[in-house]
Amino acid sequence: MAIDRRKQVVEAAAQSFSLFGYKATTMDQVAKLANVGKGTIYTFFDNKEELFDEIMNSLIQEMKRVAEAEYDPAGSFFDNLNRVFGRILDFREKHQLAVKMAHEVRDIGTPKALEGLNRLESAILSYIQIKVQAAIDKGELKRCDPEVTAFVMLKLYLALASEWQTAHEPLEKEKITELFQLYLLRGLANE
Amino acid sequence: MAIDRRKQVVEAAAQSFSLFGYKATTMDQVAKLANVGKGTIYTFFDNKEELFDEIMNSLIQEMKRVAEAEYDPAGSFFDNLNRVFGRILDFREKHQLAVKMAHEVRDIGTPKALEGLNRLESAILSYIQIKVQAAIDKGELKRCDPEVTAFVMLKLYLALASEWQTAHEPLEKEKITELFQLYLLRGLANE
DNA sequence: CGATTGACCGAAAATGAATTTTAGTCAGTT
DNA sequence: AACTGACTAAAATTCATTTTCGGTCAATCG
Repeated sequence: MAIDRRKQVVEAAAQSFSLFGYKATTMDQVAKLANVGKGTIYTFFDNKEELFDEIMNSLIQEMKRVAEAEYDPAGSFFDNLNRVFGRILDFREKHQLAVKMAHEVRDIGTPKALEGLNRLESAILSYIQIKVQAAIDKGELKRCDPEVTAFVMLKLYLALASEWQTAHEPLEKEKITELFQLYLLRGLANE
Repeated sequence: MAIDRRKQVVEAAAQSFSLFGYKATTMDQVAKLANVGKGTIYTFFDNKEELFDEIMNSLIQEMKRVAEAEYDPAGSFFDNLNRVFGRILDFREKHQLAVKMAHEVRDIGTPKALEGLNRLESAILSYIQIKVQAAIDKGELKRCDPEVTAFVMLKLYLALASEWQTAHEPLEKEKITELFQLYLLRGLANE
């Protein structure tokens, strides 16, 4: 059987982007890692950006699968939301590529790495938005703009799960779930 | 009457920091603007950082006064919160120094400018925290950690009032008030 | 004599020319 | 026809030189 050079290239590139980031990954390096002439890469991808986009897309797809696996159509919206959010955050923290991109943006502000993370965030947002819409239709949630609501949910989750840590002890996962429930679901007003 | 050289220095510095930012403000420039020898500045302030800190402190004080002026002890927590938040955001947007610091952090990441903005945010947070505690004591709000709650309120407000704009049409002030009320006060759950 | 000044200093930053690295090409090899 | 890697133009990096800037202090002023 003929060896699949495209796959070799994609795997080598994924490894290198995860390990060294966007900027520090060179096409020569990818070619060497993939045991392939550099020209071969350019028969599959027009340029470095397209190669990176393909790899970002797989990451997003994988994340969707991970989230979807956690989703229980019979369960309540907030149960699902909490489990799926937990999964997504774990995933983001664990997945080398996502971690590396975040560091690269913070440290040297590579525009392409920023764009990649934005694509990731957009994908998460539209995923949540669909689930919010479904919950509204089922009558589990009050009527509201699903886009703004998804946005607020993500921001709140990120605020509690990551921004809070920059100046305080991290909140435990159960604590986050509880706060999320209090603030967004039940509301703060007495009576 | 003897001219108040300290005041001259502080005013010149405030103007220069607001106009050019922290990094681009030189002590020679401040001296010239203040019509004062450079050495004179150093009789009042040990170094550039302390001069900047004094000016940041005035900004924070001024902001507190502005907020407090809007606060009505007889009114409800959320009415006050919305009015005060509106004021604070207006203030932040309008006040040249705050605007310039934010740009400087974004564009060149001047550490001292970042620290200044963080001080501003801390001041806002502790202000809100006090009001939250008061509202809990009055029974207007459910029991909750006032620190986390203040943090969540600020993040939610910033998300709606500024982050949303980066990818969408800005939300009108009344819309923001309404969303804030829906998400945090009443909650999203149906029954 | 105390308040004020600006020439001066070392450290840090800006500059830019020389050097190296890198994305992308294409003539040649398999 | 598929693949390669030496090659090129452009971009990034290096580094020696110059400039700028925060801070000092002996001289000056009122």
